[in-house]
Amino acid sequence: MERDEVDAIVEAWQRELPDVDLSPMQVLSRISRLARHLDRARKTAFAAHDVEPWEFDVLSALRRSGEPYRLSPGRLVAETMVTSGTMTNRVDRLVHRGLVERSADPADRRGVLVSLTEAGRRVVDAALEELLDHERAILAALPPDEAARLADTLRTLARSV
Amino acid sequence: MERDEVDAIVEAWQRELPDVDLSPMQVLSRISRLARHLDRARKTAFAAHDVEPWEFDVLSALRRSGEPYRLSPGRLVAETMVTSGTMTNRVDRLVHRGLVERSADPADRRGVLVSLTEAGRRVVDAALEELLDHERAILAALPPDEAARLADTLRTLARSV
DNA sequence: AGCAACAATCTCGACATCAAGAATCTTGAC
DNA sequence: GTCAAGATTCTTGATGTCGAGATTGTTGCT
Repeated sequence: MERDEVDAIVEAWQRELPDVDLSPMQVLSRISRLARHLDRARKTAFAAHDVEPWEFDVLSALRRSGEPYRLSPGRLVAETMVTSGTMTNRVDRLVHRGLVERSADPADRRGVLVSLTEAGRRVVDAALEELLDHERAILAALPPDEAARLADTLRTLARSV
Repeated sequence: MERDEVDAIVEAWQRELPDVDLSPMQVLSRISRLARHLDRARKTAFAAHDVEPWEFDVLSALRRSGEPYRLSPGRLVAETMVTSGTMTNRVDRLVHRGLVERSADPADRRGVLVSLTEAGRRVVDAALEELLDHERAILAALPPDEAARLADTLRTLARSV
């Protein structure tokens, strides 16, 4: 098994702190660093369709919610793990690009509903396909049963955080 | 096995796009979301020692490089995956807090060397211990052999990105 | 009805990051 | 030795995020 960035980091720490158990880093630092690399790959994949990752996050939450592709800002906040201030800003910019629309919630006058436009739907579908193609290429490094096992282990870990 | 956030997302997509293979998400979305949760946990762990995650990133690169705890900005950029402009700003703020010092590189007049102060060393050592404690608690959800296997699989994946 | 607690969204200022380019210095080819 | 190409660090302006609080509306209690 070939060494990677994290092996080098852990070895360096071990040299400095021989008595400390650094094994958690082997898993958790690797997840963090991998995620950063995946962010970059995602950005590259989306660039082909002129979409920013933050745009995809919002559009995809709307898209997978199904017809009529309409959610409240609060719901979008929950789906995308950002704050409400950020979501206001994101929706503003997506409206400006014509990918979503804002409308009043008929059932709650405090409320707003954000819905995908036809252009937004086209963009998000194309971007998703591109993303999945790139992701499949990355995962080709793993035999299918190992990928499935990895998913299971990560699920267990996710519930522990 | 209990469902998590990602299972819900993949199910939603499957409802919308029954013919698309979404299995890559089971691994890669889970890694990304897990990483975001880990970032928050890290932030909480460091708060006890009045350290921000970005501060720890820089201080720990210096610390694990060993005596005399001194690296160039360029080297710090490579270790921490940020741009040079970001590193200039980070070092400025760490100097201001008294955790690192800047000095001229005697061998290259373009160059600068950043070194840990005694205060910086105390802070980073305490923060590391706290971080590892938290990380061990998270990983307690996994049997040791499964954690080791996870680390191996992630290493393979990292080389594929 | 009136009021207090709660909820949903937006506003605003501070902050950290990035990308591109400027300023300075080094190196190697001639 | 000179000069062009490259390396190193810093500067600057734009961007996106967060956190706290303001605004507006709802709900339940009396």
